[in-house]
Amino acid sequence: MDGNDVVKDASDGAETPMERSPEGKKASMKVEEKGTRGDGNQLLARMPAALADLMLTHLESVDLPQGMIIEQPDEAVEHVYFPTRGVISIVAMTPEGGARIEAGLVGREGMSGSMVVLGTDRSPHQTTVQIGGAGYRMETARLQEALQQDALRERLLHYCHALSIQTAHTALANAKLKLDARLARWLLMCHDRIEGDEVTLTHDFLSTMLGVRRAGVTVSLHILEGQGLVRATRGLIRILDREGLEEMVGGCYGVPEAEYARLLTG
Amino acid sequence: MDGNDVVKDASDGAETPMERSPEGKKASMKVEEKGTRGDGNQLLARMPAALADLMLTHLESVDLPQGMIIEQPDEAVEHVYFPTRGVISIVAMTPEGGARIEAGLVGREGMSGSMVVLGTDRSPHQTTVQIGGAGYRMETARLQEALQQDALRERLLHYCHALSIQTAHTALANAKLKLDARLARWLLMCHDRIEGDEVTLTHDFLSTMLGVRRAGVTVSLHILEGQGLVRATRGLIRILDREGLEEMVGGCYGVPEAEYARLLTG
DNA sequence: GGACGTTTGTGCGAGTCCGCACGGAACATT
DNA sequence: AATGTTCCGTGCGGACTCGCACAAACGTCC
Repeated sequence: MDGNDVVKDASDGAETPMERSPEGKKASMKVEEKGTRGDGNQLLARMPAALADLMLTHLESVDLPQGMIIEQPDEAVEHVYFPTRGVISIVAMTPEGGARIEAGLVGREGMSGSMVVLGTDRSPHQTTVQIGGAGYRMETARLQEALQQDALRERLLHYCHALSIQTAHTALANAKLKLDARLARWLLMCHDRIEGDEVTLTHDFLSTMLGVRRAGVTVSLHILEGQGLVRATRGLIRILDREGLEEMVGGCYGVPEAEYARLLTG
Repeated sequence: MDGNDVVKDASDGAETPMERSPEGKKASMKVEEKGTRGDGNQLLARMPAALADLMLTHLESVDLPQGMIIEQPDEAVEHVYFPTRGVISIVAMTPEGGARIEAGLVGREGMSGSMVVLGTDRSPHQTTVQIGGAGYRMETARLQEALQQDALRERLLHYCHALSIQTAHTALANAKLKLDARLARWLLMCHDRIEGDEVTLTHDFLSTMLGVRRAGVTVSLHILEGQGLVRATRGLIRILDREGLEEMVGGCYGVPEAEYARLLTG
């Protein structure tokens, strides 16, 4: 790999100030596309130069094809991934795999392998690439060494915190929201993590993430379409009206995003 | 407070080996009541003596009355709590508080204030005492200092990991289980954290935790009673058949408990 | 251009849970 | 003993989602 890429990523304009309107209005993680696309991983960006150097020694540029399995339940992870494009999905499941549900969504604002930051090399979750893209990866052992650096550890721990808030609000959404709203919430979270307004996923895939019937997703998408919030065609969903979606989700979107912004987009 | 209590707690037999039968069968966090009750907080116990000394300097014995609010959303926490009896509940909520749901359950196996371990002093969640008890508390700043100690930090980070798994599986349960089973799961998790087999809570309280109607809890409890799994009277639920409850929950109980055991009951 | 696999659209009966509402039972207070 | 409060049991119509099943649209590969 070319180390300079990383240096650039870590020092250049991966500025993605979370919009957070002053008076408690909904937060959005959506990257503002100012001129060029906001490239680079946001955890790696905004790091002290010394740290960036340390990291770049061990980072390796990789492709993240859709469907790739990044972590298997209860197996030691060999690498942690810092996406720059695409979306990764953390899936909680029963041991037999009978029930599965998405517990976390990770894009270029985050990383896979948070359990390494928390001091262990495995978890009962499965992690897969939901939307293909690319990023950097690092051997688990190298990260464990790098975590000796206080500044890095603090930043990644903050991310773990934000991720756990996200999971908690997924639990909240799963319990309290109708399917339409849950779908809207998922689309918003996904939209925050991609470039452009198009999500390339089938209803079937979505139904697994949300833990519902495929047909249910189809119907709910029609409802969103009926309100002019999205436009869905075969294997592709285009977000038309973010604010309309946020309104539909009510207070169940925005809290984890605001927490991320508070700690990691300072 | 009497420091010796802590030393004893940290060194005596708070041995609570998680039962985890070999061939992937369900794990249980239920403390084995060998002779005397297993007192003390399990995070504080099993610590190197030097660390226990460090901690005991700053720990203060406190009462945890039911209903006490330990943390408010987005407010700096002043103390973190290590229960020795009773159960604490971490509640995820919308900013306006319109929707609330339990995202984490903490007993003497854990602590409140996990966000401090993750490097921040506040979170958007609310934390309350669900079942009255007692424990120790420590000023946030003291914990922040103590976290410089690698051994302590590692142990508490492991706990944060286990807690996040618990939250993820709550999300799973909320999405996939019927009310009966969710109730059974909650009772199991609560049973793991109390002494004896009696939970003293009203249906109303339970309905908030599960995010459902109070009447729904009443009916579901009757179903559990009908199967001889519990016995409910005014304000009190007695667990009669743990294994029956586990069977009812299916694979949705046990994973977080096994992860806790793997990392913290070694 | 025909065959096949994937993806999406639609329908129907059944089960679950909700919101609302009321009656009764247990407990506390005076 | 009387009163008030909390807690529990029950009922009913409606909304939502499920499981199942089938048909249509689209894309791909020969």
